Amino acid sequence: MATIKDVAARAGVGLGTASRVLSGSAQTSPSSRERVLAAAAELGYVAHGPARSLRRARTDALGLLVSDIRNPFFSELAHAAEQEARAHGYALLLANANEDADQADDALRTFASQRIDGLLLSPQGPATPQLASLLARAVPIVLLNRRIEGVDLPFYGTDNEQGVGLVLDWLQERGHRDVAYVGGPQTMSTGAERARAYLGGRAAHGIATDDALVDAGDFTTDGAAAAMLRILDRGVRPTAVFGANGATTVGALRALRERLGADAGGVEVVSFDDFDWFAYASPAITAVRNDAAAIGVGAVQGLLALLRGEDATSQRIATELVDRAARS
Amino acid sequence: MATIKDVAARAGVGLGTASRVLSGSAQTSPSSRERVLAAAAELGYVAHGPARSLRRARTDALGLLVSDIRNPFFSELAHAAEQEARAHGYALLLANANEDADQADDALRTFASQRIDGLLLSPQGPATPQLASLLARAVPIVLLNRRIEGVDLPFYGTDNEQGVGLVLDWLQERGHRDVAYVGGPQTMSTGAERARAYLGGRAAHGIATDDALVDAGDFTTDGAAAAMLRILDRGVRPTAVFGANGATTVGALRALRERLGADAGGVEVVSFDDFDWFAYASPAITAVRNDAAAIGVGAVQGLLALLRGEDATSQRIATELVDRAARS
DNA sequence: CTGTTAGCGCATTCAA
DNA sequence: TTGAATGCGCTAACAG
Repeated sequence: MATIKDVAARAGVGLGTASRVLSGSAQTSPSSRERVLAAAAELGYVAHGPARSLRRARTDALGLLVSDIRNPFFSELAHAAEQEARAHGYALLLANANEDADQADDALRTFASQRIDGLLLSPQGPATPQLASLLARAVPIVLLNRRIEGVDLPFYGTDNEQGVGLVLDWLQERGHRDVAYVGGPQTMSTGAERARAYLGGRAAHGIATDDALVDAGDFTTDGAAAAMLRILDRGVRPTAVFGANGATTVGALRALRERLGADAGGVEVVSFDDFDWFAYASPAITAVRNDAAAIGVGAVQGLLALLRGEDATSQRIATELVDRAARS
Repeated sequence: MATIKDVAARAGVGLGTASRVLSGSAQTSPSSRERVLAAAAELGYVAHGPARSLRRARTDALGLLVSDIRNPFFSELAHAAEQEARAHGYALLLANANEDADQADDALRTFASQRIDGLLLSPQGPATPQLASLLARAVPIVLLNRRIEGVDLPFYGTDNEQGVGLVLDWLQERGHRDVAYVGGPQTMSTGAERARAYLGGRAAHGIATDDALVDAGDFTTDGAAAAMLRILDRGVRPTAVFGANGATTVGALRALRERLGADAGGVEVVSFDDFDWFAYASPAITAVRNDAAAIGVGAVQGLLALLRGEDATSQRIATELVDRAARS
């Protein structure tokens, strides 16, 4: 494997000159520049990242820790983040935490050892030891989608309040009064924020504030299906159901179809989080779409700002309502 | 930032002993072992990956290059691969090629510079310069899902022939004769293999071999929708449609619904590639499910075998049919 | 079992 | 502008 030493020898210049040319750090004469480049090309020279990292104390690598890349929100975010990172010369290390603090810590340990320059983190819950350690080492970190209590870091995520507002308006416009709400865990900032916005906004939108219509799962399909069944078992018969995230809506839909048939008994379904296939679902699902790509790009840009020593401003990305209500 | 030197000093041992303890490479006395570990813990020591990589000439990092992580097949595969890699002490570098040779090469260049120990590659087409370069440097590589012409590398992917066989059996059992086939590009091994298996198996399964029923898109939703419309425009009226991959089926479904109404005029749809939501689609979609997780795990295991100097055996992972046909 | 030494490949410093 | 020397943090070889 050709090293920079080989390149320098072949080009007939000193090691320093070769380095300066190849890393473009300082002025070099056109002649030596040309010869070094030629030699590098001939030898198929590729800079040794780890050696460079050791010397420069930076790796040009960012870490991305999500709960589960299979979640379309995260895969879309990861795609955008990777593109943006690579456009700026950064590689992306990926890890899945699977909503498990131990796995998250394991991944963070690996990231720390690999000496990533910065971290994009979708928090699983409260701060873990490894996260504290990274914080202590002043590794630049930005938060995705969820906040961490007691930790003040730049945040890039969905504007939950605005999104819920869109749903409330839509429900009102459609004339719904008895609306079931299947929420998520209050321990997650997303779950808490959406619940607060929805519950608080019902009255002003002509929606019943009956507690029997409200239940919560754990942001998984199964948990949400169970919550939906609990609501139906209370004997209430909503005309619309609002699922607080994508998986929750799917679970609610499954329960509705099981109980009320393939058309969900005419109940309208609206979701926070949109999946492409909602257009083809039966019944079709209206949804608030959060812009995962914009969040990913914004987060990387914020992280890069941090790396430059500037400060990053949190961003709440607005959502968009995709109205798929059947109209006669 | 504490280095191993600090740890050694604090523990009152030599540098070598500290290294031996922390990397577990050789025998050390219980007493020094204990003191080194204690010192490391007190100092919050984290091994410097790049320095270690420089010395050991390996990085404990694998590269994963896919066309698009947003594709559920790849995100599931990536999830499984990352878990498997991490279980074996490897980090995973992710890159998206977006079906673009330049982006693929760019990503491979980054991987090469980062000196990944091995590569999981979903090829975009023919071998590119950077791939040739990696091949020349003898970087262990395994192929995902698609083959590359003229390059013999361990392959981990779906058993297309078996999967198509499942679909043919299902079509026959359901009594379909006029079946439309929306395929993919012949230039991709997946597209070519599925087409060959299907077209060749029709006669034996009592399916019409009329060319008017066959068309192909480019494995995107839009391309497939256009192909489906072309078929319908020929005046044929199939009783079932077979989409050669997930996106293709979605496109075909979209076209069917546009032309024939929300129930697709009673046409049954069957797909190579299953999405969870197919159960909720209207009409419900029967599908052959390829086990992306098994492919990801198998590929990582194969790559690890290569890294150990053993050889890896290609695997064709069998698919499973998920029958969602409406039965009276 | 252990301490010391050398050197992985590179960017940067210091003289020239 | 350049060459030579230095050291980033670590592991492996070598002597003890």
